[in-house]
Amino acid sequence: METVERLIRSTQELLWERGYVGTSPKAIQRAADAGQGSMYHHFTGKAELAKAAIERSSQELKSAAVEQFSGSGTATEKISGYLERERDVLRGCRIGRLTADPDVMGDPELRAPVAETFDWLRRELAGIVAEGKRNGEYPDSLDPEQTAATIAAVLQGGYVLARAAGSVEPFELAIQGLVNLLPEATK
Amino acid sequence: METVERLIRSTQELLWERGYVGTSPKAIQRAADAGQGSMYHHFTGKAELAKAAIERSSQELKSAAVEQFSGSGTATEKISGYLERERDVLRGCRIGRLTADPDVMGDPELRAPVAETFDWLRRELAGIVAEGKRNGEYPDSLDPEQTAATIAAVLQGGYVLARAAGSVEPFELAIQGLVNLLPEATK
DNA sequence: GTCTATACCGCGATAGAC
DNA sequence: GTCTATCGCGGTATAGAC
Repeated sequence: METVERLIRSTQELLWERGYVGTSPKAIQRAADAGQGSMYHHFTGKAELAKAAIERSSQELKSAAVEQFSGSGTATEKISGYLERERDVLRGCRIGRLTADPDVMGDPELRAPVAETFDWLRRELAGIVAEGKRNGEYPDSLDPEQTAATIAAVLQGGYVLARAAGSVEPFELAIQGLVNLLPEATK
Repeated sequence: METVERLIRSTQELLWERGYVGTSPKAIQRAADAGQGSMYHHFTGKAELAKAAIERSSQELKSAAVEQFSGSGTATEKISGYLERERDVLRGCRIGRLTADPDVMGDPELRAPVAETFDWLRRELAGIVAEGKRNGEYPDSLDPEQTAATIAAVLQGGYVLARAAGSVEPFELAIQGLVNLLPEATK
């Protein structure tokens, strides 16, 4: 694999695990098996590399979601399929994690892909809910934007609970709890 | 205020804003208006001080929750009261934030109060849901542990979405979405 | 209890050789 | 493109004076 690619992927991993503040250029070089000079030849510094890594993670997250959303099935099937798909729960969300990092949120270049990812996700989910309403699967009273935000939040919050507990259990409880609250889930 | 107290409170603030990795002893001293020697006289180092700060934040979080839970009202009233109470949404959760910090999660002394806080919260919420079932407010099919995890997750995830967007809006959407999904919410 | 001095190390980046 | 040398700074802690 090329050096640039290794640098980006190593940065993705380190940002996921340790965040921006906790990730040093030296650690990235070690993980990517690249030298100091090499890294600074391809990127102006830590921030630019992080930007590339975050944008890559964002793309990957969206691709994985699209795969779940684009199949056939009812809205509830799509939503629960997305929620229940296999995940590395205890590692949490690569993008959501960054919202805790003041250096990321304070830099417009780094923040933008984070904001955009969740905007996109909520719009997608709202579209699925709206489609469910048109189908008659969901009652008219259900608000797509609210419900979409709730779904995305349960996922992000589920990671937090799981990491706190050191166990996937709370995550799975939270997901199942939400699925069971969705209209017609027990039909 | 005494030096120890100022040190603990300053550490709480900094952990909230910047996390464990992002918080230096020097920054704590500055915020607490205490000298180097003073800090190391009262605490063995950063870790011990962080432990005190985390335990304090945990107590405060629980006290605030107890206040919401102990009043009278239906289960849904208690839950939505808790969810909708005034919060510093864009700052996020002082305790939940720490789950992103590998140095916190890797140290049993620091991790314990984080784990315990969410265990406690989920038990409290599950108790309220169970009470709602006994009252006939909620159907027998509702699982208290699942629902409790969902409620806690929406809160934690709501913070993530809000911080990502730089706006409280997604938080409020997620909360309202959940409240509207709770059984009988529209009764 | 609080102060200043000191120490060691790693961070983040730059410079210039190869 | 990649390497090594070097730089200034701040993190984290210890030592000993007051």
